[in-house]
Amino acid sequence: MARKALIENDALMDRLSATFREVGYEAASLALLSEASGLKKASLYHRFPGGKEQMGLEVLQEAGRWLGEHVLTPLAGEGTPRERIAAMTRALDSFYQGGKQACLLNLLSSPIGEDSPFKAAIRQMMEAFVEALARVIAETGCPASVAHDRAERALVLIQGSLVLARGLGSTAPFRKALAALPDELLADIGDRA
Amino acid sequence: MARKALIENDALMDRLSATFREVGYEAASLALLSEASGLKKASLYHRFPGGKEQMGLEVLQEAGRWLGEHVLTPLAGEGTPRERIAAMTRALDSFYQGGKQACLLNLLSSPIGEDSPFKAAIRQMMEAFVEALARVIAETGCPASVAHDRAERALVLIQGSLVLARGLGSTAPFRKALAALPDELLADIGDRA
DNA sequence: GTCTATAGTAAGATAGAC
DNA sequence: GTCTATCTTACTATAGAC
Repeated sequence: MARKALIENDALMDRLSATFREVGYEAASLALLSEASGLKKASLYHRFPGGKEQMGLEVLQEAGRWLGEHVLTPLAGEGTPRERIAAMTRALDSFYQGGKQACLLNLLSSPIGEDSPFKAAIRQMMEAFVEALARVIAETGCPASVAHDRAERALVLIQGSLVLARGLGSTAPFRKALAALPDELLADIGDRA
Repeated sequence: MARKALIENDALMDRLSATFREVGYEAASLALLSEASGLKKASLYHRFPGGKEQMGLEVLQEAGRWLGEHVLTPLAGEGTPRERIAAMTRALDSFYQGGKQACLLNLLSSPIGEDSPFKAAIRQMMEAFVEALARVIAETGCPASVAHDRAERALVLIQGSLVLARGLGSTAPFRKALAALPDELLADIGDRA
């Protein structure tokens, strides 16, 4: 490369992601994204020729990779279901900064029926999460449909608690929801877990 | 009045509310709000001198009144707890159009720590809902803290299921969450409910 | 109360120098 | 790869006729 990048790619994606998650996609103006990243608008366009939409997509893909590495893979890995689910809640706690940071899957989503550039990615990530979690729960011996419902419910609780955290101005709902997750997902299973 | 209004106030608020809930506050441009209401931009400013912010506030207040009349008051009214909670789910099903419409409390909310013009109203509505629901649950004999946690959990489930409905492009999560609410809120209470 | 017309600003996006 | 400067468009908001 001819000249050195002022900001490493990972750090850049982090800043952009944080901005989207703080103010939402529409409110994340290029001026704001520029300020957050330390790069001028033209520099952002050099890195993302597709503009803001490309930034949103890449940030989403980056989040997908993070989810895969820190949540989905551990869920499919070693240890008892309870251990793997505990690892998941630790990862999510860090990802959402204890409830202070919102979720891209909420802030980049679009109305039912209409299609946005992010729709497919959001849906994929939600489904992948539910599927991975359902597999762990199913290992404890409960029917696949029950496992799926519980996994979906976990995602509902995470997203909903983040909404309440924002609305109430307190991270308590998220922290409570996360703390209750393991017992809830593995309820009525006894020592099989 | 000198000239007749082209649209009744209730209908106007409905259209504005629907637009905010569909695309979010930031993406709801005056052009979009004008198209949705059938009023030109200047006419909207005549009705809302404070511009979009005033529209958002009044739409939120209107939603607060609806919540009071169709949810909070019935929750505090006649009938068994189970009957009142069933009435609540029916009202919410209609309010969110079976999961097709998002929630203002999510789409108008702002990051934790920062204050928006809507913050106080959103928080008040969330707290009022939780409190009213907690009172009903407490009637069945469970401790106040348990009742409060369950009520807050109900709001988490509603909000979270609406997020999933958007993300997955299906109203199923919302409908499932709503259908499961009564039994969930009144679990382990037996015939006291 | 609604409108057309327009001001003023901020948005997304590009061109071209270094 | 980053920048300054600029373009075009869309936005919020206002003025004033009817």
